[in-house]
Amino acid sequence: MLSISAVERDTGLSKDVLRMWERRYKFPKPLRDRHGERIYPPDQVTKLRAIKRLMDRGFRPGKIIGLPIDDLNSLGTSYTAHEDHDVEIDAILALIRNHQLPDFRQKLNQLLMKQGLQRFIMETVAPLTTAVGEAWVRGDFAVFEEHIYTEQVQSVLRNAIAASQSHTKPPRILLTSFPTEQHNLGLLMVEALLVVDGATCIPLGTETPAQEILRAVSAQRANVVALSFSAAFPDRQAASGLRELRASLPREVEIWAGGGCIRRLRRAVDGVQLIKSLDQIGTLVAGWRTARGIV
Amino acid sequence: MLSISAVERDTGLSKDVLRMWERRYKFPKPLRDRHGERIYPPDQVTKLRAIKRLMDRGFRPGKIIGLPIDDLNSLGTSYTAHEDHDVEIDAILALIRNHQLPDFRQKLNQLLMKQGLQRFIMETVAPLTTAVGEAWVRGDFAVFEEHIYTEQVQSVLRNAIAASQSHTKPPRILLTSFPTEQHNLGLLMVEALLVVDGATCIPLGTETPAQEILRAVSAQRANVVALSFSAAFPDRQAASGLRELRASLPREVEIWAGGGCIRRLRRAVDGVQLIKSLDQIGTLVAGWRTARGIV
DNA sequence: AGAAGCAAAATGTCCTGGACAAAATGTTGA
DNA sequence: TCAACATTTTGTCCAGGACATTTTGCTTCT
Repeated sequence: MLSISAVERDTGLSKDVLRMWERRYKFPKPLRDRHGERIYPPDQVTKLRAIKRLMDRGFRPGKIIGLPIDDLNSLGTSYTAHEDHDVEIDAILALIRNHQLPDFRQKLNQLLMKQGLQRFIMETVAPLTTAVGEAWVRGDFAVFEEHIYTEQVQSVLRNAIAASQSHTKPPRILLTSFPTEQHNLGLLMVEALLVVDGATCIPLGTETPAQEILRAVSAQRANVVALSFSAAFPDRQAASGLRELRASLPREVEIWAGGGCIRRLRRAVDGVQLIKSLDQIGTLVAGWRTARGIV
Repeated sequence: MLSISAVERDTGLSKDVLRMWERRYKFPKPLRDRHGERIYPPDQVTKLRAIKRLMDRGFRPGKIIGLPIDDLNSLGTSYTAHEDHDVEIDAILALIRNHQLPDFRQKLNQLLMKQGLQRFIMETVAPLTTAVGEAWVRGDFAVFEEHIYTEQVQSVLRNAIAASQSHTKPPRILLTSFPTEQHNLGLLMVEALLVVDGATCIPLGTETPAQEILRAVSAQRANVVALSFSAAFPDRQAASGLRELRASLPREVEIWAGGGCIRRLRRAVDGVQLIKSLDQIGTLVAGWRTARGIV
């Protein structure tokens, strides 16, 4: 049984939205504790998570909020049933689910060696992370299992990055996310891809306030600010945050924005490069260099 | 000029708190746009940030909200005047302050090689992290500089950990923190020290709910749960959280708790090992093993 | 003096229900 | 086909009241 703020944390739906849905759609329908405050039973929270997940892919709440949980899940899976249902990916997921930690770590390192860092990111880490997110929403993955996954992948990626960054050239790229955006893996994947291209990365970790980004750009003489947004990040906050940042940053500093949230943005943001696929990163770096006559 | 949600993002103060302060303390006093919605001038946002920073350090809003911005800043600086200046530490801090990122990274690696992982943690990373925290409170360190510091140290530590964990023995130790406790470096330092002692670490990252800790313990067959608390964590929450966890965890699973918050706890918590200094970790591991006749 | 218990003050979170801004969708006309 | 406009859907903001929780200050007991 969770309080409204716990549900906000757990689902990413703001308190205002939770109350508004209750008013408009009659769901969720939390019980009340003895002080009249909302308390949400676990099954309703699960359904809320499923709804949020579908909304992150473009479904609209009014259309799906009335459906039973099973329909929501099948909607999610049918929607994502990629033609390339990778056997390899499933096998790796099973390692975590069966709690074979050393095997999992070894498998990751083995794939890294076999594929090289770039393909490892594109073909293994990215789809694996998506799969973990989906399994988590369906309830097939426990929170702690997702934590373990994140830690292990983080470890492998950070090692690979450190090993690859011997020689760096321009552009100098500042990597971070806006406040409330805590997902680190996306940032690490981008950093790895950039390091492969020989760019100079200045990772700031997650959740840097806009003003601090400005200060960091000038202190570190960055040429580019790269921002990561998970699918759970609210579109509007992303768009308005990017516009504000663009307005206050010198014109010659580029802004690159990527991640699940960006992928579903319809309209472009003026003066901001929206990255809809990890493929683009190499092209962007190359483009930046040729535009300035740098080899 | 920022909207209320932009200010929430930038300062970390919730909308409810912003409105409540306006009602109670007459600050902030945002203007209104033509729709009657609050818009905050930059100087008020700056002051809000200063207040938030002092609150994180233990000041209470009612006492400081009326002060002019200059007083707030000097309050921050006067609060921590330290004496025991380690020359080496200061020199390293200067590298970050002067934005010499490659030099800083190199210095860390050099010290790691010279001192070995264990002494590197105890004599370099721990005091450095404390110094950074203090400089940040004084305002001598920008938020983004602290972010850069954290990222770099994290990178070095994770590499060292990965390199050291070739073969591991019992005990199996689960590493994490309670929800709202986001500081990762403490956890990493502990993991590094444990790896040096050959223990098997299962890092869960930060912010694992109590129930998930239970599930993780049983899934991973952990012998010990190690929890980290930064100095900013409220004492009571720590104590009550530890008691609850102790009550719901099997007796044979030990709980070890450490960090700034634990260091100032007066009373012991029944059945919980309080770690007041990083020195103790080696002893604890050795003690666990001898008690069970493991070499 | 120090600890423990308790009352008062300070502070944050939650509530309701109305208003309306912003985005998405549908419709019409060129 | 596209653009302009109307309509519907959805989310955010507002006000001001209530009260839970935490901190502080006071009193009493050891």
